Amino acid sequence: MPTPPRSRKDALLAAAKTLFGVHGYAETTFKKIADHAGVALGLLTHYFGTKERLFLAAGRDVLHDLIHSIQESLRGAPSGLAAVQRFTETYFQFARDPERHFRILVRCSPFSDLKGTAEREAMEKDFEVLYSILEEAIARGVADGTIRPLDPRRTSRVIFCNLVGGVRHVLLTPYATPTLFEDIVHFLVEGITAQPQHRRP
Amino acid sequence: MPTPPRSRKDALLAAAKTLFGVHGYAETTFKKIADHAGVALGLLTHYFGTKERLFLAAGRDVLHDLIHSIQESLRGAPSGLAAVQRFTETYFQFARDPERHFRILVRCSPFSDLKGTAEREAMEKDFEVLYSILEEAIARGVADGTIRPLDPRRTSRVIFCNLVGGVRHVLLTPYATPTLFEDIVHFLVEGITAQPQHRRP
Amino acid sequence: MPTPPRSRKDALLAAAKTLFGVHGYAETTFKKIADHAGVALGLLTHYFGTKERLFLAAGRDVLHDLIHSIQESLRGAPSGLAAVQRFTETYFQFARDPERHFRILVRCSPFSDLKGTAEREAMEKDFEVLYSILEEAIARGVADGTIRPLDPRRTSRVIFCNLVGGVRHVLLTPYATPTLFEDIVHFLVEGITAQPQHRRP
Amino acid sequence: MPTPPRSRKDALLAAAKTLFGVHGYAETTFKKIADHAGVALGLLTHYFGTKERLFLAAGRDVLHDLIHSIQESLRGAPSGLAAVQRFTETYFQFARDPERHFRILVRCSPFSDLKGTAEREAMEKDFEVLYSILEEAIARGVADGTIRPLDPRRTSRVIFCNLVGGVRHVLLTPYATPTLFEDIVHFLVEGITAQPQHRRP
DNA sequence: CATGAATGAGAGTTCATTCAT
DNA sequence: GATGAATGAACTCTCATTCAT
Repeated sequence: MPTPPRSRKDALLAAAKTLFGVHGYAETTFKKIADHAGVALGLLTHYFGTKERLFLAAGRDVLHDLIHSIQESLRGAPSGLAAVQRFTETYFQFARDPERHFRILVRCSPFSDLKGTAEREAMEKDFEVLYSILEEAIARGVADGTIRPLDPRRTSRVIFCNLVGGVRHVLLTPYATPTLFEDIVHFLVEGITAQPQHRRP
Repeated sequence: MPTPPRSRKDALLAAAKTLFGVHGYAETTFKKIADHAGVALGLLTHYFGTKERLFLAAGRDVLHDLIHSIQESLRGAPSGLAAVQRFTETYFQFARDPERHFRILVRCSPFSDLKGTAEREAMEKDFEVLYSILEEAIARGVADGTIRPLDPRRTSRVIFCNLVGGVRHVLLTPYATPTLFEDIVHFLVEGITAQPQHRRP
Repeated sequence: MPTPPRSRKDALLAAAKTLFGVHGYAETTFKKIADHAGVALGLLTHYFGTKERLFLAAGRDVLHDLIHSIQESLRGAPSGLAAVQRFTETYFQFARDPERHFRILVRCSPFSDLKGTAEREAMEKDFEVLYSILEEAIARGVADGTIRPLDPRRTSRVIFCNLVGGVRHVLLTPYATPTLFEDIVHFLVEGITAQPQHRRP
Repeated sequence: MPTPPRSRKDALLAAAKTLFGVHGYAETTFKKIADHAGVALGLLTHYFGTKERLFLAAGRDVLHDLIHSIQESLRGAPSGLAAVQRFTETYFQFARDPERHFRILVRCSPFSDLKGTAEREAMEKDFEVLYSILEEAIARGVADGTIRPLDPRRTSRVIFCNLVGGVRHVLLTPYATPTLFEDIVHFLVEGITAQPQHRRP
């Protein structure tokens, strides 16, 4: 259970994560965030500067949590294939938990449109860490023989497309089936496993 | 080759597709659209009502084009598997073509936040057509033996996650590999094919 | 008698001249101007863009009126000396007339701090016209023998200092004597006249 | 050479003089002043109360320095005319020296708009001292025969207009000639001297 | 049909001032 | 005395929408 926000800065960041995630960037106003946090309007600028920077701070915070969760989850994985499976499962688990505020990462259009090059690049670097973790897990699996001889870089992107599409379906659309996350994990694992026993006689 | 816009209404719709797709919903103003179309500002309200309805009209127009393209492409497919492959290929091909304005479908947050229930439902119905086409192609493939005995509904969602994740990576992020679309098609086809010859000795 | 403002744009410009002149740049808000003009707030941006551009438009308008008044006044001056005298008298007369809104030219600090280089330069060019008119009148007086052989450029600046100091004293301070304008004109004319008769026996 | 600021109060006052002078009243914020002085924000209110009072304190400080400098300069003047000349020269010299922070006196609009009557009157009294010094020098010159029989009060105002216009031209506009200060002094001295020898044959 | 001037609510942001520490 | 987090009113500017022409 996360500890309740101590400082007003934390309260603002938490409110920002929630509201940006639920209503998107444009529909979330400073007033709504301050009211939701029960804190004065001016503190937003005081602590975070502009709206874009606040959005970025909130997004990066969640992203760092996600990276940390995945790293924890991968620790002690017995094989590359298991690592990949843990990666996808942890990703979806994280996305499901409302207290993790994953939705803000889904509302990502301001990331792409970000004016300040420096901040945009920082965000991109953070995301690249995530891609690298997955890529390395695949490479490990190829090396240890649990994963088919696939190109780790290209395969990591394909897998990430599944993750991105999955969370968008579940969080934003009415088209997701109840088992979508499990189906995707199963589909991915089956698709990369070295020797799919179940197809053998 | 699309014919050039004839009426001012068409010009406005075309400008809306372009600008919404490139700059997103919030950053695109009536003034910019009217200027881009070289047409009087007041005509936007006159023809389309509110901004949300304009966005919806533009989005649905593109969606109808996409559905039509896919239907054309699937006509005469020799098997269910081939139909699924054509579906994914046409989808990506459509997404790549700037003149098709696919990007507006990617900027979809206003769809989810749409106030008017009636219009939101209309849009949802349109999308469901797309899901159904894919679902039926899978069912056909399962029936004709070209596709493994998968659940058509659940599989269609998994495949769609790949498509959604693919176009977002290519159109919005710097993380896409050059071969991403082809890799996804290959991964999907391989993952659903009934008798994966290449894994047999 | 100036005709009453016809369009709302004119009403806004008139209100801007008055309020900027009376209360200065920083103390004059869009709301005050719009209220004073009895017109919607948004029209200010619609017609003039930013506050700085509005201030500039108001200032340049007054400056052009001043230049025009002085040019009218100088037409048919019998000598260079008379031209200089008319210049100073017209300048002060203009400054005295509340309907001329001269005070906005006195509140000139935003001119110096102007961000947009292009507009700042335009304003500077306008002022240079005024300096040139005075300079040429002096040169003419030196040529026709009514003015002492002074350097026209340097003398024009000295005279302008008298004008600037004069209007600031009268319009902004409690230190002006009732006859200040006349005293300055007298002092200037006497100081540049070729043969100061009154000092002769 | 002015001694470096000892106390934090002095540091704040020095920073205020600099920033108000360079950027004007409205553009200078408490935060900028505190940062420039390397001192806590809250001390500004603690020592000076409101922004207006701080501006006034800074302005009066400079004004007192100016008055003192002029009084020093006039001590031992051999004649009224010489006293007037020293007055103008010292005034311009003071205005030229960046360490004297004369520019804050030029940014005087808050003086005129000052809300607190008491403080406004105090400032006015300070300025009146300056006017009186000049007035008395003129009266002395008229009495000792070095200055023409001019009205001291009215003449002092005319001379002050020259000073005010001069410093504004040099400090705020691009129109000042390189010799403007000298030209003004020359013009003034010549204009009030009792027997302008050089015009006699 | 066509135009764009007109409206005003609401946005992000600034900043003097307060006050608990 | 010294600090800077906290406040919120007020600012400039934006923009969907209306409507007289």
